[in-house]
Amino acid sequence: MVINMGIAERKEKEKQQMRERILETAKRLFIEDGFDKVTIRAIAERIEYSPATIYLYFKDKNEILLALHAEGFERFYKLQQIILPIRDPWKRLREHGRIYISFALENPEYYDLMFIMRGPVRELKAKKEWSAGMRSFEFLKENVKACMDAGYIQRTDLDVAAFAIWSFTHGIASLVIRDRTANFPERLLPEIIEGALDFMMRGILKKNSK
Amino acid sequence: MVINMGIAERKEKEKQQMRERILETAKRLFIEDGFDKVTIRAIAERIEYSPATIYLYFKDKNEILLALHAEGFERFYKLQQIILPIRDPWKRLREHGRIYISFALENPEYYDLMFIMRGPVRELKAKKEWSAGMRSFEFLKENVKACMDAGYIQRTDLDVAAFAIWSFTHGIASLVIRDRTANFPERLLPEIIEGALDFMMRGILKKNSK
Amino acid sequence: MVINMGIAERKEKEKQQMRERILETAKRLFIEDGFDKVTIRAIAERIEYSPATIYLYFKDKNEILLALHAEGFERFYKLQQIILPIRDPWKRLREHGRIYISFALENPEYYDLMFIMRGPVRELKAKKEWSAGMRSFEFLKENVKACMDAGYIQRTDLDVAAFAIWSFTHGIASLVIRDRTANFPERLLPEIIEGALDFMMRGILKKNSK
Amino acid sequence: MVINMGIAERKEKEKQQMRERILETAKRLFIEDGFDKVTIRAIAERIEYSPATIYLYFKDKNEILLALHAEGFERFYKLQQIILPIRDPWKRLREHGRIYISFALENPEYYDLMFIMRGPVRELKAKKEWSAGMRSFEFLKENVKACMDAGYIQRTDLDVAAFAIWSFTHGIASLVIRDRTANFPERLLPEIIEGALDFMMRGILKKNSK
DNA sequence: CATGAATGAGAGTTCATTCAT
DNA sequence: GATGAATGAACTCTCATTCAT
Repeated sequence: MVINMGIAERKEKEKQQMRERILETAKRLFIEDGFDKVTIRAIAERIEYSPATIYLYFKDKNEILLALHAEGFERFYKLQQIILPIRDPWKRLREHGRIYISFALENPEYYDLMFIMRGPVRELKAKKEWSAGMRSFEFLKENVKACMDAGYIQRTDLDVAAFAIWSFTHGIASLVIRDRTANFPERLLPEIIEGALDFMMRGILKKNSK
Repeated sequence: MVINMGIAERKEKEKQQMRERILETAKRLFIEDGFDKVTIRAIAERIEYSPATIYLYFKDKNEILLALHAEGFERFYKLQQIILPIRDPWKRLREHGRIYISFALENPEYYDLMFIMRGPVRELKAKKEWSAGMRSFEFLKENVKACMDAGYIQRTDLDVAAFAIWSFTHGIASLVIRDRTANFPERLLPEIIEGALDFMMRGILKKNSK
Repeated sequence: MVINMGIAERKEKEKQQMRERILETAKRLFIEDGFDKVTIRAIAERIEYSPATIYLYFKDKNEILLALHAEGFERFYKLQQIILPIRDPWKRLREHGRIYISFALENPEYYDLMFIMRGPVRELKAKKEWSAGMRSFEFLKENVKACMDAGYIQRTDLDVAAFAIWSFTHGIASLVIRDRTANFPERLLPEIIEGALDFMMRGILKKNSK
Repeated sequence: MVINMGIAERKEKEKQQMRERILETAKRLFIEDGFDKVTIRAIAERIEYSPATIYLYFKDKNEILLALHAEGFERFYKLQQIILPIRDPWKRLREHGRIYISFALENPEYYDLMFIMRGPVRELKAKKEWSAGMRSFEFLKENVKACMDAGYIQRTDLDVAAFAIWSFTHGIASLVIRDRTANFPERLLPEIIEGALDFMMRGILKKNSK
């Protein structure tokens, strides 16, 4: 019995590993060649398995996308935690903004899937998996609330303020990711982004604070 | 002669109308079912013509997308002009923001094509048609500059400030269009958007102005 | 009545002219861009009429091909007549060979249609229009017979000898036209052809003649 | 292990057989209905598979044509080797001619593809695959040279003489294959061909030899 | 006489998915 | 557990042809 459990566990672990290999590959294709190139065949080819094998680990293509989606949110959430140690709410919020954008730009494929792409999300809403996104939004709200409590931000409806901030960072991220920044020379882009972030955050800061 | 002219004119008009029906249908499919579902066949089916007929009005699928793209920017640019009469730069800028978002939300298909979609833009960049987008950005910069000159906005790098504002409005628009606002009850959305816009604009306003 | 006849005649002439314009255009397309490019649309475009108009002058595309075919044979036959004045049968035959090849190389599109292409011929056989080809073959036979009678060529079955000669010239023509002469540098081709013709004709010549 | 090898081998063999079925079918369509009718769909229909299946065995349509082409030249070359044992150059050359024509008439699909068809050859030339054809031509030249050395054929430029002979046999083959022999009753055709071959070969033979 | 408008048929090709082995 | 083999459904696009005007 114990032995069987051991075997079962190992099997389970192997299964999990295979799933991850598939996801990893899907993600890479996604990054490198764009969404259209994420075909079952292409994934299969890269991991040197047959297309049919993929279906042993995922019900269909959509499930792969969904899993990627979930994984993306997981990473995103974890990454955000690194701001927790920052005591000062205002500094924490600024860092929150920075980290949001850097996640987006360093993981454009995830970000795209999570916040831009159309396809997979439809069914998510039904399946309430959007809750993953919600959790992050709540996290932001807490941060904003702390800033209000500490007098850094003018008291406003919390949802409104958080949505505004989110919109702003998302705006930057999605313009860059979807390549609408041709106006600027590429090499200047980082400092323009940095500057824009500063510009907005400074604005949010309450007039007479500090 | 006059009669012939009349006929020719009518024919021309009918041709134009057909083009627009096609574009309209493409737009609708686009927003309803996503880019992938914008197929020649689907368009043809909806307007109850054969696929081959489409090709009498457009060279190929890409031309349809390009036409939509161009038309979108045209409308967008024209719409923006209505803020010109507003004298006060600050009020003008606020209105600019409002109008930007309302264009996006009222013409989500166009907006998506213009500022979010990936596909068709690639070739556009090469073809300098992105200049249409540039023109609008320049327009925004002028507006921002006027605000700085009038002391409404802290003097900052113009590109940076304009990019920040654009990012913000684009962020709102694209979150809504790509359906990432499930956190909020749909009926509250308009006032949340309005509130967020206010919140940000108030922020941008120079501390000691007014 | 007389007047009507005049009008009818003129109409007929105009109709004929239009047919020829179409044929001419078809031929040109044929030469310039190859068989595949001979589409009704392409023809129509070049003569600046609508595709539908073509059908007022020809029943269908095949009829155009057939007409071209006939025209080709007509020209071919006429061209061959220029050897008639040559008295000496042997010299006449040699010239026959030369003229055959030069027709082929100077009118490759016709030649191809007449002697190589597959498509249009099927129905020709049924319609006995191949008689045009036959007539030319008979002409060759007469020439060969004269050579035999004059002792230039060993007496053999006339059909056999004529077929052999025809095969030879056709072989050269079709290898060149269908581009199987890559072995030879292009500039040498003319003299190789000339040489081959000489080589074969000299061969045919009866051993002890002259 | 042995068993697996057996299975692998069998699979490989089956795969090869399928490829050959496809090629065979393509060939047949080709000769029966002409090049235009060689469509992926038509092939699929005949072998009672779906069009998509074809693509499991060939990258695209062109690859099928290329494979046929290559196979054709391979067979052709091999077939020609059977004249090698013939010692006497003249007899060898005669046999060469006979074998050329019989290859053409027994494998009209291959012959057409190799020496008549227009389409696929274009790209071949670039890819040097025409070298296969060249090899055969060189083989002929050797044969002709031997005949000259042995005094059977008047000394002439080797290229010229070989080209002449090739043209002749090709002429016969292509007239027959492309169905321009309606002048003759079908049943007499074989002996006419045989006769023509004799007629020409006898001609080539040097006057005072033997 | 001429044609604008339309289309059915059909081409090559790709993909997610299934299923017997 | 893995897969080779197969396919239905789709895609974009082209062409010869028709017909009402």
